[in-house]
Amino acid sequence: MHLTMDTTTQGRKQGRKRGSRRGNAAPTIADVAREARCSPMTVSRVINGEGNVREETREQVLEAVRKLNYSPNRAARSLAGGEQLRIALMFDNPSSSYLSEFLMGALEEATRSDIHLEVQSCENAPSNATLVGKMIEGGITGFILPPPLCDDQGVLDLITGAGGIAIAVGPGKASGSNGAVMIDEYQAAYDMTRHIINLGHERIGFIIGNPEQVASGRRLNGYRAAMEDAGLTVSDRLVAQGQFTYRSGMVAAEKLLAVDPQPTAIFASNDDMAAATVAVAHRCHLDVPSDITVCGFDDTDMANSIWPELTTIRQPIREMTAKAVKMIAKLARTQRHGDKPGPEHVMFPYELIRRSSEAGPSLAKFDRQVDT
Amino acid sequence: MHLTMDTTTQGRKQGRKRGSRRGNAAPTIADVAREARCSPMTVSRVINGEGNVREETREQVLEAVRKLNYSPNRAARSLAGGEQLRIALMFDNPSSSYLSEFLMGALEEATRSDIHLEVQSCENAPSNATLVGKMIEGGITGFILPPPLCDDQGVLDLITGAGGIAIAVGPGKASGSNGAVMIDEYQAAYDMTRHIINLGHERIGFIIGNPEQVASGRRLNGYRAAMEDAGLTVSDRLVAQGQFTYRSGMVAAEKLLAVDPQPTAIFASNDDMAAATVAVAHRCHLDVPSDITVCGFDDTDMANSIWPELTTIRQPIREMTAKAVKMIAKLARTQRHGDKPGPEHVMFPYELIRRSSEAGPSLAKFDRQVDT
DNA sequence: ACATCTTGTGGTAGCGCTACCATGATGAGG
DNA sequence: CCTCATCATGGTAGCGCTACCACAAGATGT
Repeated sequence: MHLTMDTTTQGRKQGRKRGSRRGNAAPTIADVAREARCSPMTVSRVINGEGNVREETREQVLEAVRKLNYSPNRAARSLAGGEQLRIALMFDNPSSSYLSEFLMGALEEATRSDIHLEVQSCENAPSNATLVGKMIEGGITGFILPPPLCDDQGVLDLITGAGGIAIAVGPGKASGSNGAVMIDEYQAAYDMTRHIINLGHERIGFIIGNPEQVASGRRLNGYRAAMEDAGLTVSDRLVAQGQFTYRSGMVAAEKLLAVDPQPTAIFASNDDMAAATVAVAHRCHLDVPSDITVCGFDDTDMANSIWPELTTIRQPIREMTAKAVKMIAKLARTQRHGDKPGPEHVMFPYELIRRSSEAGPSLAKFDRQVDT
Repeated sequence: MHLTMDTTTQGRKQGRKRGSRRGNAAPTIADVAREARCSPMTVSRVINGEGNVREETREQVLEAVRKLNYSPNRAARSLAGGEQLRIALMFDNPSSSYLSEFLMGALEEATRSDIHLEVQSCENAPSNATLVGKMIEGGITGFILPPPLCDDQGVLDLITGAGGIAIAVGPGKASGSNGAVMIDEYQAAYDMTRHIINLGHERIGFIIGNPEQVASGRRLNGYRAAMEDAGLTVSDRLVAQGQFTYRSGMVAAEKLLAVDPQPTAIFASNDDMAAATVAVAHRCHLDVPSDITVCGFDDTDMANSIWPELTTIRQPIREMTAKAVKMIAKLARTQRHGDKPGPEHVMFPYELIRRSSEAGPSLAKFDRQVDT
């Protein structure tokens, strides 16, 4: 015993060696406590937004935090706090341009909050049910689901049913049981259609997305409504079914361009199909945009890597994903404290990006139209 | 003194409260030590690959680790180890399909090793020098540089000069001063050219990539060598300059297709330019692949999202990036121990992916050739 | 022969934080 | 006036790991 105590004392005297390696030792919770004239515990409470702290004290602590530019050490926090928050990003068929934005957003927020991110592909899983079950057992707290998984109510229910937290990113429609971050697909499609109409077009073709994704229907409805509001009739022949793939876009575009009189603009439900439409138009010796305007949706990489670059709708995917991570973190914390708040649905702003695939209808077209 | 000991004992008795929340308490280093009949310290040494451990002891520890399925707690590690390893991914003009693979690889490895990843764009920085300087001051230990940054010897020297660790991913040529993970660009281009020759083609056009990237030259050389080795002459008219962009690929393809006799195959230095070539060919009413074979390089998203899907060269970007992260982690550790090992260069295998943009030269083409 | 390295190992403190109790101080109820 | 809750705060012990020494045992130098 005596021996033990002696060495202890020795250790105390040495101490503080590693911290001094860096010139600017990062402030710790103790530094803040000293500055705010209270105990580290109180600081911890303030930082973690717990109750039972006098308003005055809270102010002092926050003041000290600001002054010292303190930020909590994540490693220490998760070490002391028991388990680490783990979030899985589940993919079904990742479009890589979507994915990279998605990952950037998640990554940024996750590293900021010291959350362990896991990337999980569903592609070769026997069934989503067993996969999700195993993951929750394995300690995953939250799931982030991009399209098309975000529309799969079965998966969503599975997760929440098993005690997990699910956030859908970009679903067509918000579900009541889980959180979601999304844009107003209907309104975005409406705006794009309206934009094309404003350019002077009247025969505007539309290529529908994969019918299994809820967003496809909403985009179609937006197009329909804008056309009708402008007093333009929506001929069935001007609406072609696609699947969100390039290939399906080619087929749909061929169908639309065979219609007589030809549409002077085509609005595809995503960029891949819009790119395919451009390719088909070119093969028919139609110039884009002088002969035909082509617009897309999503603003993926495809939109500005082809030529002409596509006018399209941009979603703030990065911000949306970051928000999703934040939401899970918050929910997990409140859940751990016993509360059970309802799901949050956050709507993000979209943006109509004008590029070089759009123009007013050409005179030549008008002439041809008159001829017919 | 006695008091201290008493409370300690009390603490011990209570202990293990949080751990028990999860049914399967994760094994700690102490558990392993007990199993291996040695001290936690020795276990730590074995796990971190330090020297001064008897071979026999090491075996025992590893055995125990395996048996208990132990994996070190990252939070504890970084808390105890002083500073956290921080790695920056620097981008200049990220092609998103490349990026997503890149991020996935880095992310996986980083979360596995509890490394803090930071994504840093150079696009709107005043100068790379000041940016890098600030980042190293800010505590970034390692930098991962994808193309085109990986070829910028200035940036590389800047980082190593300031005491940082730089790993180039996919540079054209390995630099002596820093680590690199790469594929054999020359050999890959050689193989692809050889592959096209084996299909029966003789007039094979080539589109060069951005001349500022070293890889462009190596790919060109691979093409040249394969042509010459096959006894085919490389006409200057069959080689067009591109910039790695879709747009530049269109211009180059137009130039190549104007050559008489027309090439029966075009090998573009990346997929974007290959996609552009397909588009131009279609506009000229050439079918791909029956009239003309088009091959790309990189196997980005573009390669299999257009139609026909491109035959291309696939780099294991994900594995390469993961390796880069590992290399930095290892270097940082040895550096911290005072050693200064030389830079490591790892060559990864590439793969020639055959898709539907390739075929033997058509008879029609042969006829036309005979006519001339 | 003894001083001085080297090697393999163990002991302990403490990284920065939070969970859990203990403690005063206040107010409510008997 | 004395309980007994309720609040605001402090004290302390770890979370799991590594840095740093201590130390025994053998190898080496003079």
